[in-house]
Amino acid sequence: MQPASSVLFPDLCSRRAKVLRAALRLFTQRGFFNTSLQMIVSESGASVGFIYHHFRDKEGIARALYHHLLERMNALLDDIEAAHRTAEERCRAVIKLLFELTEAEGDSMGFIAHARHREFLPNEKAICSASAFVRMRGFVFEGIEKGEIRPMDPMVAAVIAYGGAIRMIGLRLDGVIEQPLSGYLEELWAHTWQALHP
Amino acid sequence: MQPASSVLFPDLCSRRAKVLRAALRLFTQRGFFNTSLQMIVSESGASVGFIYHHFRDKEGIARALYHHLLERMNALLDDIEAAHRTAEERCRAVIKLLFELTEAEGDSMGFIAHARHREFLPNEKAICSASAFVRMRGFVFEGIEKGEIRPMDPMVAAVIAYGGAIRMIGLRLDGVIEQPLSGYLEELWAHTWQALHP
DNA sequence: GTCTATAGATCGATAGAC
DNA sequence: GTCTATCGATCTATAGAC
Repeated sequence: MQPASSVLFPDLCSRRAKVLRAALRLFTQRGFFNTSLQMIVSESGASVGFIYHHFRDKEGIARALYHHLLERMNALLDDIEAAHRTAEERCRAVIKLLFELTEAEGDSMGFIAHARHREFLPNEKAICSASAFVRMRGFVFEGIEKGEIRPMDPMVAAVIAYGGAIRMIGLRLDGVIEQPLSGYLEELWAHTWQALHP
Repeated sequence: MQPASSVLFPDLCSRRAKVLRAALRLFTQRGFFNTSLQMIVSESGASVGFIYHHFRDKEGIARALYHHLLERMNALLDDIEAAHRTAEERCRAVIKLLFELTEAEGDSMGFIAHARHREFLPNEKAICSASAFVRMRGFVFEGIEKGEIRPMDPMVAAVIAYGGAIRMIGLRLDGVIEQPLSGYLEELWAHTWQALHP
C-alpha cells in the first residue's frame, strides 16, 4: 500500500494520477501481462473510455509511468548533486535515497529497478541507459577524475559503488531480506567505500 | 546464438532439448508473454501435440527450463566448492563462472538472473531464494565464521561480494557494457575484496 | 470528454484420427 | 506417442450514444 503522500507521486487526486497509481501497483505486483485493462478500471475507478482517451493504449499507461518516475528520479538526483560535493557523499546519498524509496514506495522502486521494461515497452531504451542511471554512474566517474576514488575502470567502480545496494533492494523487494534497508546503510557503505577510496 | 556444445545444456539432440532451447531463446529475447506456442513450434520443429504431451502446458516449458538450469548451476557450484577451500577463492570462482556463462550462454544467464519468474511461474519461489543462490551466499557466510572475511552482517557481505558482478552481468546482457566480461574480472574482484578482507 | 457495449484478433489448450 | 484442425476463452481497442 502506497502512503498517503509520496515523493514520487506528488499528485494524488486527479483521475489521471489514480489510474497511474492503480496501474503501477498492478504492474509491479502481478506484472504487465497479467494485468488486464479491466483490472485497472476496477482499481482506479476510471472508465475504459477515459483511459483510452488519455493514454492511447495499455502500453501508453506503462510509458507514462516510466517517464514520470524517471523524471522524478532525475529531480531527486538534482537535489543530491546540489547538496553534496564529493563522490563519496553523493554516492552515499543516492543509496540512502534508494533505500528510503524502497521502503516507502516499493511499487515504484519495483517498477523502476526490477521490471523488464523491454518486454512491454519495446521502443524504450533499457532502463540502465536512462538518464537517471547515467547520472548515478557520472558521480562515480567524476570521483575517479578528481582522485576521490582510486584509479580503476570507471564501469568497474560504478558497479562496485551501487551493485551491492541495488542487489539489496532486489532482495528486499523479493522478501528475502526481512528488515528495513535503512538499518544496513551505514555498514554497507562503510565497507563498500573500502573498495573505492584512494 | 547458443554455441554447439554447452555447459548448461549438455543434451543438444533430443526433441525435448530442442524445444527447451528454442523456448529459452524466445523467452529470454522476447519475454514469456510475447512468445506464443506457435513460435516455439516453428523454432523447435516439434509439433503442438508433442509439446503438450511432454510439458502439459506453456508454463510447464518455463518450469522445466527453470529447474533444469538451477540444477546445472548447483552442479557447477559443487565443482567450485570441491576445487577451492577459502571464501575468497570460492567467491572469485563463482564470479568467473558467471562471467563465462554470460558470454557463452547469454540466453541461459538472462533467464536465470534477469527474468521475472514470478510473473509466469506463480508457484515457484523467487529465484534468489533458490538453492543455487543460497549456496553462493553460504560461501560468504562461512568465510565470515572462519575469519576470512572481516566481521559484518552476513547479508551485507554477500551483496558486496556478488552485487557488483551481478550488476555487471545485467549491464552486459542489456548491451550497456560492450566488452566481454572476462576483461573486468581481475580488477573487479581485486577491489571488491578490499571491502571484505579482514 | 466520458461512457457502455461489442467487435475483432490472438492464443492456449484439446479432441480425435493415426 | 504424435499430429492437425479447431474450439472456447480472454483481452485490447473501438464505435457510437450522450
